[in-house]
Formats: sequence, structure tokens, C-alpha cells
Amino acid sequence: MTMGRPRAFCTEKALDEAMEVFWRHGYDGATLAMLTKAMGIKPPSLYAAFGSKEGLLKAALDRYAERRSAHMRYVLEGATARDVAERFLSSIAESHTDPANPPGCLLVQGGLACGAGSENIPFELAARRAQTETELRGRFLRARDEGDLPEGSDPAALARFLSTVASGMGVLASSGADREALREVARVSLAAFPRGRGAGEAPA
Amino acid sequence: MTMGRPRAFCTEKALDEAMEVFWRHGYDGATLAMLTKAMGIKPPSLYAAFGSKEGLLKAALDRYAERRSAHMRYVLEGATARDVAERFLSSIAESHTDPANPPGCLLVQGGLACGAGSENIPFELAARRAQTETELRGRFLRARDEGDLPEGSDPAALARFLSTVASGMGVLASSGADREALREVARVSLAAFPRGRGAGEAPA
DNA sequence: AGACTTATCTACCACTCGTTACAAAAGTTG
DNA sequence: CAACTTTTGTAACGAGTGGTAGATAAGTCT
Repeated sequence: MTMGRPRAFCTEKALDEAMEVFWRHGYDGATLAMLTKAMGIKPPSLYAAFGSKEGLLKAALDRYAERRSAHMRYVLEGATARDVAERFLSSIAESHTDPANPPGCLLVQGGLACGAGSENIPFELAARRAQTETELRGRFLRARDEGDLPEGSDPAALARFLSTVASGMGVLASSGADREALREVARVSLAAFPRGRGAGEAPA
Repeated sequence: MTMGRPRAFCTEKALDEAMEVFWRHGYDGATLAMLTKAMGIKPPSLYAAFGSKEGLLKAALDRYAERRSAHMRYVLEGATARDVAERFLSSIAESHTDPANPPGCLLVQGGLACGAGSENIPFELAARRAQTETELRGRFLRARDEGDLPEGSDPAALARFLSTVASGMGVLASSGADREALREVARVSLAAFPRGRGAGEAPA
């Protein structure tokens, strides 16, 4: 098919390894030496395939989003706004403590602050985090139109609240909190969420 | 008084400048060049006074905790558990968007993930974050004993929830969210908090 | 004054960073 | 086969990293 010497490594497997390194050490903390070792390739192969360290991160972020999209679709398919919130928080509690990955969220661990020369990385990550909030807001706007949220509810505020709690759970998981701790936070958070179309009841 | 040549810079002023650099760029992202320039001193003075880059961070963290202690004392003096929660979230919304400081929380911005040679930094920051949760938990345990929380309430879970939301607000502020956005999150979060000793009402 | 103690500055250390020439290797195409 | 195209490994690039000698300056002590 394609001409020239064929690539000796699997791009997707390599991206998975790179993702793990960025996840565990952050963008600045992840060195080319770590990345190339984990990916099992040498620097020239990395640069030929991804352009730069930043290009590699973006490719890894794309793959991360791709992985998450199935979960997010399931979350948004919740019958009611409250179902959606419950699914969202539960899925976060599980995924952020999945032993197959570093703890927390790549979009948070990747880097909230970076050094000289990578100042744009935090923006990139923030933009990807905002994506989730946008999806939730859209779903909650629909829920309000469907009469699925009480009158006084603010769909945008609820979406931002959930997304903020998710970020907080990322920080918590990154500190070594176990799955049960995250589930507890999810449970308490859900009490802030309006029930059906009426008023709430006894929160925890 | 003390013998030898007197120090030509003010330790506390220098620490404030260093704090700002760590806050804005994270531990790994903050280079000695940035730090010495901001502090207005040369590397040997820095090392004589603080021992190492890590020593400087810890000194800055101590100063950060000192600054916050007054706010935290005010928060814990709230009459009821709900007052405490309200004061806590409000104070976080204000302080994390204080234009006098970089956005967010130093204990989050400082570094959730670090590179080789500074793997212990995230632990240090996590330990300091846990301090706040511990203080809240202590206050809520007292509140329960005073009959200030409903029967089924879990003081530890509530403390962890608030501390998690605070971390999330740090991430949000770091993404450029304005003060009003954080206040909104605080308001919604408070709906998860039990009212008085009875059941809750219509949340937002 | 002179001995002593501590801080400051200039210059530099060994090392690591992200990135890239260059040539050899491994394929496809005529 | 030879021409072409792309990938791979070795080795290195300049720039910047955290950290430090060693000399000098600026004070206090006897």
C-alpha cells in the first residue's frame, strides 16, 4: 500500500503509553526520555509521528476523549436530569479510581500550571474540560424544556456544579483517595440536585 | 544583634514573591531563574535562606497556611454547621478569584503531578489540603454532638464533600472562571447541605 | 584596630531538556 | 535489479536546569 519503510510500532498502543505518562507526571513532568521509553520508540520516530511533545499530548487527549465518549453517551442517555447527574458522578467515581489508569483525570493531572514554553497547555486542558460541562448543560436545558427540572432550577449552574465536583474528585483521587471515598462525595453531591419536578428531601 | 553581615532582603516579602511564582507556574514550572528574579535575590542567597527549591516551597506553603488561618478561624466560628459550610464556600469563591493573587489555590496549582526528582511534592500539597478537611470534620463532629445536624448526616462525608468542591473551584478558577461563576457553584453546593436539624427544601 | 561571622556576587558546575542531522534499514514501484 | 520513499537508530545540538565554589562586602565582637 503505502510506500517507504513501514512503521514498526502501533500508533494507538504508543499513544496509550504516552497518555499514561502525561497522566501520571503532567505535561511538564513528562520528559521525552520517559515518553520514548514507555512508548518503546526513539525520539525521531516520535517526532515523525506526532510533530512535537505538544503534538503528542494533543493526540493523547484526542484518544482520551474518544475513550470517554462512550461513557458520556451513556450518561447523557439518563431518563431524567437527576438520572444523568447520578450516572455522571458514579462514572467519575469509578473511572478516576480505575486501577488500570493513574488516579484522577488526565485533563486535571495534565497540568493546571505549566512552565515557560508551555503556557498554552493549561488552556488546552481547560477547553477539553469545558466540553463536558457544555454537554451536561445541553442535556439539562433539554430537561428543563421537558419539564424534568423544577421551575427555579438553573441548568447551566447545575452543569457547572457537576463539572466542578468532577474536577474536585480528580484532585481527591490524585491525593490517593479510594473509590469508596469518591462514591461518598458523589452521593453527597447528588443531594444538591433537584428531585423530579418537586422539592428535595432529607439530604445526607 | 546577630553577628555577620545582615540580610539585605526581607524574608517575608521574598516569600510572597516566591509564593506567587509557584502559584502561577507550579513547582516544576517555577524555575530558579523565575524565582530569583521575582524575589530580587541571587541563587546563593536563596539557598542560604531556604536550603533548596523544595525548602523554599515549604516555606511558601507555611506562609500560605498562615495567611489562610485567619479566614479559616472565621469560617469555623459559624454558629451552625450550615453557617460554616456557607462561610467556607463563600470564602473560597472570593479568595480563589482575588485579583491580588494568581487564580485558584496554591495547594492545587502547586502541582498534582510532578516530574522526576519532585515526586514527593504532590504528597506535600495533598497533606496540606487534607488539613482543611480535617478542620471541617472536627467542626461538624461537634455540630452533630450539639444536635446541629440531622440524624442521618455523616459529618466526615460532608467535610470531604466541601473540601472536594473547594478543590474543584480551584480548578475552575484556574481555567479563568470569574468570581460570579464560583459564587454560583458555592450556592448550588450548599443545597447538598442539610438545613438546621430537619429535612431540606427546594434546591436550585 | 583586627578577628570573626554571615551575606552577597560572579561565574560556573554537571546534567537534563526538547529537538534534530545524518546515515543505514526496510519497504514499494518501475 | 535500481530508483524512490519513509522509518529507524545513533549521536549530538544549544539552551536551560538546580545547585555551588570562592572571593568579596558588611556587619558585630574583643
